[in-house]
Amino acid sequence: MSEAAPAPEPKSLNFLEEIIEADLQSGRHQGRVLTRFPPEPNGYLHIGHAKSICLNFGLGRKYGGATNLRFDDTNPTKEDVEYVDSIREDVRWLGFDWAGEFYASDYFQQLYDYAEHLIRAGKAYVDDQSDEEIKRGRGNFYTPGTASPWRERPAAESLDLFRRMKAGEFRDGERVLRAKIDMQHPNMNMRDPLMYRIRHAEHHRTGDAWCIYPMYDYAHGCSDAIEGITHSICTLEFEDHRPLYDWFLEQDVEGKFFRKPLPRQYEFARLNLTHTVMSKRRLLQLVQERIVTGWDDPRMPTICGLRRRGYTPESLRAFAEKVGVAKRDMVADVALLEHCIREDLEARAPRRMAVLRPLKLVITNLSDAEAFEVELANHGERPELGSRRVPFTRELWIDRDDFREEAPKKWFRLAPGAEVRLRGAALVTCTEVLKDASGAVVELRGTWDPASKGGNAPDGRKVKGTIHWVSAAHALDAEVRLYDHLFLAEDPMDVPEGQDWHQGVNPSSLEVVRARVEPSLAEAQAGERYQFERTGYFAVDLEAKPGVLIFNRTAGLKDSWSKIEAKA
RNA sequence: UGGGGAGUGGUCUAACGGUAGGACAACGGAUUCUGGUUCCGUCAGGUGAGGGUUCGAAUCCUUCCUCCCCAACCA
Repeated sequence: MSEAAPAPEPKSLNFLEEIIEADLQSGRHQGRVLTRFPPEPNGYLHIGHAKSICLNFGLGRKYGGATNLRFDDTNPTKEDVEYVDSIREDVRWLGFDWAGEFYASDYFQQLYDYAEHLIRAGKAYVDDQSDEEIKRGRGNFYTPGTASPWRERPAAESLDLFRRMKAGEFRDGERVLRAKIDMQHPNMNMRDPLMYRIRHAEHHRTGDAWCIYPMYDYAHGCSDAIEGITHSICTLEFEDHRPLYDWFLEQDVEGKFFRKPLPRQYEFARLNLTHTVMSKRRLLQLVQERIVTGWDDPRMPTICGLRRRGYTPESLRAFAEKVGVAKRDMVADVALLEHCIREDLEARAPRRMAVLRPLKLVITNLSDAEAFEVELANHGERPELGSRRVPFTRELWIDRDDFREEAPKKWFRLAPGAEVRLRGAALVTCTEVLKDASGAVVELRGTWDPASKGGNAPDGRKVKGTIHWVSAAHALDAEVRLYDHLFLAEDPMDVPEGQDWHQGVNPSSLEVVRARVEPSLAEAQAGERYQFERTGYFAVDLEAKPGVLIFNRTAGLKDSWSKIEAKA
């Protein structure tokens, strides 16, 4: 033991880690930790799922255990293989590997067998009531439920009926299998919940092998137990399903179906993000109503949307780590997410120059013959990332945002008579402003100081402003998609009386500009990420192809000038 | 009129009876050929409220308040 080493930071544990460590201490699961990520394959994963994925896989990894990917496919009418493929891809992209890939449907036979066992034990019965009657019989929060007339029917009769349900003798909705628990239970979930319903529907994996399908509450806990899951982690809304989760497993009194110790369910607060919606239903509406272009629209909080936007798996994992895990309802600030991607890309994204809103600047005292190339580092602080050569010529594009006809206070950029540095190239003074008939600025003229070639003034004069530029003759056209929050309000659901959340959509959540970018970007490949100096981080969109450059703004750089100006 | 949860700075999150800490945001300042980055600094008079126990309470007890979830043959 080295006593010289400083005491290791006692990294605090979240409540789940505390539970697991306590279980490890007590040897409850013989030192095993097995978690699972259990998506229903009925939609695309979003950043809330990413939190759950990082949590479950993170815990498995941290404690030397593992994590299963289990598709909760108990409802054939809503699920599809299309989704299982995308879910697999997203989990893998996030950087996780699952120990086993399972499906609740893998256990249909075992689930069925256990159901028969429960019927024989008098713990379940076939109910012939309609869904309306069942609903009525369940009572409500304030009044206890009443027993179904079929509740006390002999086990043999239920068994026969259940088998005939399985055999396909009845129509959808004609009968159900119910757990016999307690119709007066204060927890509605315990008032004889449904275990099976009839659905003559094609299942994406089992085809037409089954026409009865188990309900979530029955299937989920049993699946956990079958796989030997130790810690079954879900979100808060399942908290009052826990007694039912336990009930189903505890009915296996002789331990013939599940190995002990049984898994336990724990609940944490789901992720919410400011300026966006997260529910599958609302996300689907955004897609269907064409408010966004699809599930992978870069404005969507879906994993595929964030990926297309340019987010890295590392940044999403860092985000999940930073928001933490607890039991109080939470809304994370999207600024934290943006911080995470900036932090990641600041370190790794090669730098480039791109003029988003081009304005011509002609250097009147630079002849074509005097044009030159400058060598620019791909990353100021990381020389190992190399450099590239950029042509500097008489006619340049600069950003309109970098010119002001009337310079406000503290304005370091271009203005009539002002001198700025063109990054890495030269010092230039604006000498003339050309306008069209309407008075709009259409071109700038200026002169350069040949002694400043490379960007530094030989006399040591200070030039505070540095702007980016692109040689007009060499510039490449690019479509640049400037994304912003999808919703203006922090909480899109907090709308004034008489309005609905659709009206809160940010009308400028997407602005498309025709940009001019430096020639080194010619071969940019879909998925690559760059920092466009002074503007932001951009990723090449998946629709880009040779000769067609499309960039998505992942996140803007922090902009302290806009703050200075806002205050003035 | 039921049941289940939760309340710590603008936002997340720690503190497990012993000086309320961190991150993000915000705000100053230094450095800078990105108004970026980096660095340094400021920012809670107190943990929903009241009462109690204790030498000492965010942590224990108690009363109250507020918020969230639950009455699909969805998950």
